Amino acid sequence: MFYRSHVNGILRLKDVGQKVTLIGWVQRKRNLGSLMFIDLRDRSGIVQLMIKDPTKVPDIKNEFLIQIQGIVSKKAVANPSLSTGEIEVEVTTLKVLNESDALPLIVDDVTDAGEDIRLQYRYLDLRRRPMQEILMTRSKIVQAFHSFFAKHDFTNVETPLLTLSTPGGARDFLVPSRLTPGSFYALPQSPQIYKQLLMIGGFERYYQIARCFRDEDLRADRQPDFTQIDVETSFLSQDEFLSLMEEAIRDVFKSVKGISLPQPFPRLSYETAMALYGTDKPDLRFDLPLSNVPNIIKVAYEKAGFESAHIKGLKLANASNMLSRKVLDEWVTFVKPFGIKGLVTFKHDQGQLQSSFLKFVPPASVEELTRLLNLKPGDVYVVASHTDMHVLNTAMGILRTRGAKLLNLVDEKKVAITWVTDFPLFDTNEEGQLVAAHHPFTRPQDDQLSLLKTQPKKVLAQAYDLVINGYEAGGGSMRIYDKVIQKQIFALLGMSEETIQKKFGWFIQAFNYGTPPHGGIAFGLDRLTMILAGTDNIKDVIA
RNA sequence: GGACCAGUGGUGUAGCGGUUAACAUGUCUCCCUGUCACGGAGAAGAUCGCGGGUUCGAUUCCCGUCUGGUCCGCCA
Repeated sequence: MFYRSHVNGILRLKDVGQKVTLIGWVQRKRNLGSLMFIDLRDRSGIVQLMIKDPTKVPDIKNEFLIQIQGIVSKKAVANPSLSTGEIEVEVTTLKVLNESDALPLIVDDVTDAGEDIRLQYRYLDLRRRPMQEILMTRSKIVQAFHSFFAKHDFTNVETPLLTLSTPGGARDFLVPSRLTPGSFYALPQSPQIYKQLLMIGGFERYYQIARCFRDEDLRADRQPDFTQIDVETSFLSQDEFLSLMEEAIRDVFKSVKGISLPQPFPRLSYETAMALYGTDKPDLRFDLPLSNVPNIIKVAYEKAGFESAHIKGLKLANASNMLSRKVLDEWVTFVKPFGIKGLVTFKHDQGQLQSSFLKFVPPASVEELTRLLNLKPGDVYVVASHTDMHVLNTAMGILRTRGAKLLNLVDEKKVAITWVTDFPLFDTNEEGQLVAAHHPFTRPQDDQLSLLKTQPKKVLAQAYDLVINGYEAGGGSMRIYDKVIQKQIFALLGMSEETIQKKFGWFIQAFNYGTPPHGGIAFGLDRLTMILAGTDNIKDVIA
């Protein structure tokens, strides 16, 4: 059967007079009595059909699949919102190929349905242009990565999905084994160990579009089943590797959306990121840094009997109109779960500093405080404190984001990209035991090896995250390839020789056979797609 | 594991002690020759998520429960 001569979206003025056969879904019909228009949609776009005598064609409803023959003709008045808007197709014959029931959602650029209905009828949701564009964007991203890796001599290798559980990290998804009842395969949280084995196996440059599984709760930007662009190389220093990966990301943004990213990407140390933005994945589309408070405030906190171990401030310029009592109450409620007892606010209003907290500040110091805070009329300074620096940072970091949204400081068109580097090698858990901040195979920075024995908490790692618009879009590290250092790390992590052998023995053994220096990264394909498609919901970028 | 929010015609919302349960959109019927979110007239369509309680009376208040969402924990 002959289905069509053209796709709908490519017809233009130059085609006027052509006889065409088209196929598509009825997006909308406008029946004017003895004249009817139909918007006919296929993947390529929409073209308007014109039917001179609607009584001569079968009954048509939305989302019917129809095939028509007709003549392309010029429209008297063009529709500029349509790429085919200068022409229409005058229908000579019309055939219904398949009917549709009444629809549970509007199939159009903007739909009326909520998320659960869209997911229940995903096939209808996917007919909508924004959804098609998102998945095409995702496909283009993957293609851009493939061509970058091909150009740079990477080998695409597939690693197992039914694997041995490796300790640490997220909860594993488990698959029962048929041949060994009572035993289970784990689905990989990432191909981490496999890609390191590939380096030991001499591949030098590996990548994979890798499906990963983590049995943890969802978030708006987190799905238990997700895709990583997984990369590992040998014989590259961290700087060499990062600049190669920058090139990949620049290629992707350029070829997918025509966006030029800076060269090189800015870098921010973990320490600076935490101090200025309270998070290791700051949204840098706006600045709005956190600040240390003047000592006068610290003294006043002590006087007021407030927690004063760690205090931070956030200056919101021109915010007094937006920061109503109600919004501030919301903020107070919001920081409560973090253990922050209240927010102290200072406003500059009617020529002077105003705050209910000023009663704890000696009158003689008010003027100095006013000068130190340097608030202009309308500015607001929000202060909070906590015993734990990290908790305070987290809460203030989130308030920073809220403040930026409230004050409309976020430029949605901007792409703010940065490497966050110099992560600590270790965290400390509740029992005071050192735990790997990234994973136990992360290489310490070369000049800090001696600190491992004396002050391990201070040791920085050759680890890095790629942060785009406040999303962790990728993360990785250089790996340890020296088995003496590896043993030292395991010991610091409190693992006995026996535990090491039991948990990683088969992997560690590979390090006895000429392991090359190596390291890698994994980019989150879903998050990259979210950023490039401009959505904040991960479900939008997954079919 | 915890907190919060939401479940009302097909869809999206309003109503929050007594309503003929409202509006928009969709659906159906009729009219319409230049629409492009076509327009006009009319109609149908809802045991207000489920169970219990309070009350003379519950969609509305309370308790429980289920479902969905957001966040905290968690995500080396």
